Amino acid sequence: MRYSKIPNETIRRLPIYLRGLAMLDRQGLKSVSSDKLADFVNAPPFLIRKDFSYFGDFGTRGVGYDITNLSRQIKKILNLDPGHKAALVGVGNLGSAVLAYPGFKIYGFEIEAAFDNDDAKIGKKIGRVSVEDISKINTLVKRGIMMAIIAVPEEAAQQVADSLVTAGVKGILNFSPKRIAVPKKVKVISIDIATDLARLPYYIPSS
Amino acid sequence: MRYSKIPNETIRRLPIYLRGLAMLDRQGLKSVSSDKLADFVNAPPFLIRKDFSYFGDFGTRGVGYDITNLSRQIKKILNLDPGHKAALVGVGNLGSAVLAYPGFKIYGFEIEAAFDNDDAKIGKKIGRVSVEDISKINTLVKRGIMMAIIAVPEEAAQQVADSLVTAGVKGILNFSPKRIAVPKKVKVISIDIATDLARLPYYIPSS
DNA sequence: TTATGTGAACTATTTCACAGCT
DNA sequence: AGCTGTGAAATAGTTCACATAA
Repeated sequence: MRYSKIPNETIRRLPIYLRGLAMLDRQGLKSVSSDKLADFVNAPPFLIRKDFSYFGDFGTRGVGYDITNLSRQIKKILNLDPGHKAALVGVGNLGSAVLAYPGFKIYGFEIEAAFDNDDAKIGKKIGRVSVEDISKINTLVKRGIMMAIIAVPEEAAQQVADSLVTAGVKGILNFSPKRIAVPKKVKVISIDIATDLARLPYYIPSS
Repeated sequence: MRYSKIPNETIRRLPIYLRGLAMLDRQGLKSVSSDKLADFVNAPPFLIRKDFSYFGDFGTRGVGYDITNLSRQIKKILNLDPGHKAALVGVGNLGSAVLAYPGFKIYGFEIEAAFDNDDAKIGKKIGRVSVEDISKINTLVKRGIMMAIIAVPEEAAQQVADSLVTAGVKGILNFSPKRIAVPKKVKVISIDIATDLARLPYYIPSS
């Protein structure tokens, strides 16, 4: 670590780089230049190089970056230990989509538990996990699960967040459009598909 | 428009402000101060004021912002005409979640069409829309639909994007983890839930 | 009083250009 | 020759403090 401060934007891009590297790896490549990687991640080459330079010298001048090594380094930076576990709360359409989402694999984590409050869903097996009653959330940390995904209706989001915090969860990915309040030590990342769609018309000429 | 250049970040926040205003409106309030609104949107009061100031004087000193008027102004800025229409491509779990998502309403658009390539789904009515064969995408612009949401598997994303561009769609919200290539005049906003989840461990101490 | 609107200072991030390895 | 790594310059975005208006 050669710089004291790493931009948040750099951290935001690292998973995207990792995804690009996974694609290149699947194509059988061993190493890649920042120019080539740029085509896959929508960031200019010098930004890619700068981003990596915050953490060390990962490349070889005249050659590029070794894909396997670079991937490993990024995973280490992001704290993506193999077998990182996450839980899902809310097994509706969105939750089911999350459970079925193939994109998590390359980041080395698995959704290990799913919760819902609907008796019709509890006990059902979806993919590898069985849906548990939402009251079982307090067993999470005991099971080594520190992250959770909230995919419940807006009205229930805060209550679920409270349960997760009480259970000791340290990070939350929130899909509900409601801002949820948590203690500062808990990190929340929110995604609201509607707010993203809502700025699209701004960029569309006239209409 | 008093400033020549409006920050992209400001545009990104406008839909969030709109959402906060909708909540306050539901609570029956008529006007709101930047301090109060700040509690709802996770942005500091002075940033809220600065953001609005790029577009005009929307508030009243000593009083605050009229909720109805401010909402209307933001919608105008974002080009959210009432009855803005969007199409959905891919009616799997994720697509179904999008169709059922209640959060679009406040932005004044509706999902007016849905497409899939699965015969078992085509013809089915989900909510207000009937699923159409994906080959019907070329009718979109004729029907006044300029925006589309891609919720298909990664492998199909680029092909769907090509069809949408050919059909004349001007904005795309892309849920697949694949970067899609489109002409510059078409705006793409991408959401990959895995990349967001992947940076959560970075912010979680030790573990 | 109260709360907006904003220039100026500050901080963060991106871009450039090129020195330095392999 | 090719491609990384990085200071320095440029740009973008945030924060502050306060003049200004209701």
